[in-house]
Amino acid sequence: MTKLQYAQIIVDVPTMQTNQPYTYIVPETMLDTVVPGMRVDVPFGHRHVMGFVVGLRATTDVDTEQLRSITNVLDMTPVLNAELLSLSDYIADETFAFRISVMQTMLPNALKANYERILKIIDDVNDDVRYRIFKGLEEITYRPQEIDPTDIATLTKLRRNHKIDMSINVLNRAKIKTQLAYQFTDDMEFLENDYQELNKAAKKQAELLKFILGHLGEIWIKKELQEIIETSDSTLRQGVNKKWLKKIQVEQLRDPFAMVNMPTTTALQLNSEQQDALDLILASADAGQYQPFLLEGITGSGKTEVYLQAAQHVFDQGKTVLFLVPEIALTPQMVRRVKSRFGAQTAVLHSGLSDGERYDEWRRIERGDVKIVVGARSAVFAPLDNIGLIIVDEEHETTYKQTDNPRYHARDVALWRAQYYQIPVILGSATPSLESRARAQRGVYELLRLTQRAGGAKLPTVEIIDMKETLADGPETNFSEQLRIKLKERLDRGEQSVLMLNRRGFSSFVMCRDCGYVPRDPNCNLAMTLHMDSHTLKCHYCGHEEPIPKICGQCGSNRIRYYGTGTEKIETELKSLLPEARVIRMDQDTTRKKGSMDTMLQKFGNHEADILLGTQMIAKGLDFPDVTLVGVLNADTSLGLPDFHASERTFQLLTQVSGRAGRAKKAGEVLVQTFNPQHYAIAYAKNHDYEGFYKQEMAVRHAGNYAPYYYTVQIQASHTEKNETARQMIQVARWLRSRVGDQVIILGPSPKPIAKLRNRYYFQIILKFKRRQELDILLVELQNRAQRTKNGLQLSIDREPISFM
DNA sequence: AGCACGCCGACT
DNA sequence: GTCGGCGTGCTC
Repeated sequence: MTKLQYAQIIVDVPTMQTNQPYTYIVPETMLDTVVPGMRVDVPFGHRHVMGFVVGLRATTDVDTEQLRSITNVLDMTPVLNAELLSLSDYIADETFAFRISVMQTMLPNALKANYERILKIIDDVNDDVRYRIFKGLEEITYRPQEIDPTDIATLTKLRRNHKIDMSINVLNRAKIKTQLAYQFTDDMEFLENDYQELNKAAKKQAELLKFILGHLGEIWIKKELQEIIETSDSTLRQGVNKKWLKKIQVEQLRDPFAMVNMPTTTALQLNSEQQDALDLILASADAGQYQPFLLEGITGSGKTEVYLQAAQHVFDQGKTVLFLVPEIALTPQMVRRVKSRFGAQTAVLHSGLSDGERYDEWRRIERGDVKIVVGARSAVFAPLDNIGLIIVDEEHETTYKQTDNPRYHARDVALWRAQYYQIPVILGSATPSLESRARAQRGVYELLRLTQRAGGAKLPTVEIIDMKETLADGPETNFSEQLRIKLKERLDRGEQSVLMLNRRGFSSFVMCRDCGYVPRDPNCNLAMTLHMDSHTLKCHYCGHEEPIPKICGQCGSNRIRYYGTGTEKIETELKSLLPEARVIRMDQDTTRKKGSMDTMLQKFGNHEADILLGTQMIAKGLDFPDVTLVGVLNADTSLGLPDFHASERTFQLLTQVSGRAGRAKKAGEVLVQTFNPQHYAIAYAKNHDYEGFYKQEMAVRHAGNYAPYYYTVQIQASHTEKNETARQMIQVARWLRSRVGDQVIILGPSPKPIAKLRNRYYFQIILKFKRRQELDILLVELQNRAQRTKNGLQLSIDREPISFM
């Protein structure tokens, strides 16, 4: 057989020009060890970098003169298996990202390379350099942050004159924690022989020997061994000398979940809807088919139980499960349920893990010690093989989309992996994304609906309060009379309330306080964003700009103004309205500290407060039986999002937060304060009518040429000079227009609302189109051109952006 | 990314 | 003359 002596390697240099495999010679000594998916240390130019082996070849087209050899192998086993390597390729293409960045993203931080720079004196240098900078040593590690800038200049000069040399070492950060253990020999004859000859006085040694005879060839951790047979260190040393056993280091896992004895639970009885859904999922699992299911179930309909029983079935087939949740911190109850059902075979990947702990969990998964992985977005790359089922809970959540490079969507990655393994995927939600629901309509996904609440609990009644009326005859307030009365009622009855201040889309816009009118731009019919710097309203899609109106375009009122309030202000107002109420305020400020959110929720759960006031972070997953009132202070802000998702986000938020009321026996009530009581997103939310909302919203999207009827791509660029950004983006738009037909809608360029950030000016172009392929080719070309022409423009492309701000 | 190469203005 | 500014291009 011809030896595969050439390795294709992706190097750790994230640029467009190096975004391709380089060929290296695999040295004779490594021929048996180097495997695709391993990290290696390779010379690249005048330094050393880390790289990933992505393939092995017997021949190469590259001029053999140019070829260099792999210096070092950094892993014993591949860190990326064939599946994940191929997935990295797909994601790189899909997100216009560098392959190396994707591979880094897929792995725990501990596997990122660290580079160590070594400075070495190779010729005469003066005493100041030799003794002060090099401290009398021949070589030192170079840490630019710790060295005076003038010294850096000196060193640079010395280097240029070849007085000193700098080399770069690739360091492997992944440190495996080990502990001392002993491996017993399995040579029974030898041991028995020694036993006979043992001095009668050596009681301890005899005891040890007997134990070893009972456990031939086994590995025992020193601490555990000493707990069972009380041997001293010196007895063990004797044993090692006599070759009965030998010292070894075994891997020790840092266990962040030394589990506080979790009660185990068993499967619950399913109702007929749940059973039907489960049966269909299991049928496709048994058939070994790729099949996405959209599980559309109202809040409290028992989606989780369906997930858990489907998972159990897959375990019984000897396969593993990947379970994605929007955010671990916001779904503690869900995680607890999984853990209490599946115990120690669960791995939970959450943001609170240190790099070391995350790496340990990653290895536990990779070694196959884990059957189910629960985690947020990045957990979609869990190194499970033999996956039998993937669950994406709350599939509509935008946290599944990464907002920086690589801008992957965990839901799409989940679908890709499911296709690879030919298995079912469950996308669960009470309010599916329009995109997913539409796919179910077209039969791409199979739609499963759960319409009844478990235990026969009733959905809460939702009442819409028209804030225009509240404000018509009183001072400006954030609390309608109805809400004040209901809050007082709960207080008197000793029940709890949740108040949500909707900060989604808090970016400023203007709204008429008399009729609820929000100025929209004439081209896109989207809410325009307020720019205080230029005193204008702008549309972020097409760049349309107009002065801030003095009077309302709809009713002529002069009470049209900036809209928005903070939680602190609300808290103050609440305290003056209900001085006796104990209030917990939860927002970005008060939950920034790790664990503070847990503490607050615990306090609320223990009835140490009457009212929980928070931003939309309180809308998810919380389940408090004594909460009988949910108040939404301002439903409108998310309607004012400068984004075609505005109605969808509003409907989802209202539905989700309503689900917080009346989770148990007590009936729940929801009050929604709004200036737009007639808006369909609010009206359908009131009636808990997802399907109704879906139909109307689809019509709106169709009329406006938006997703899911059209693909959307955002091209974002920045430059240090404002005019230069604008000028170049106009060129980009012109270039695109010249290359595509008129079926492609090109909007912009328009300045971003936060036009200046870190001394750069941002502009964006939005593309809407129906045929992906031709656009993809253009977009790749655009990115290449942007990189090649060194003009200071930084350009990035975002497919299906979740925000246009 | 990092670094060399190379072409221009201002200095020991 | 040469030192050093940074525009351009390459790394298997």
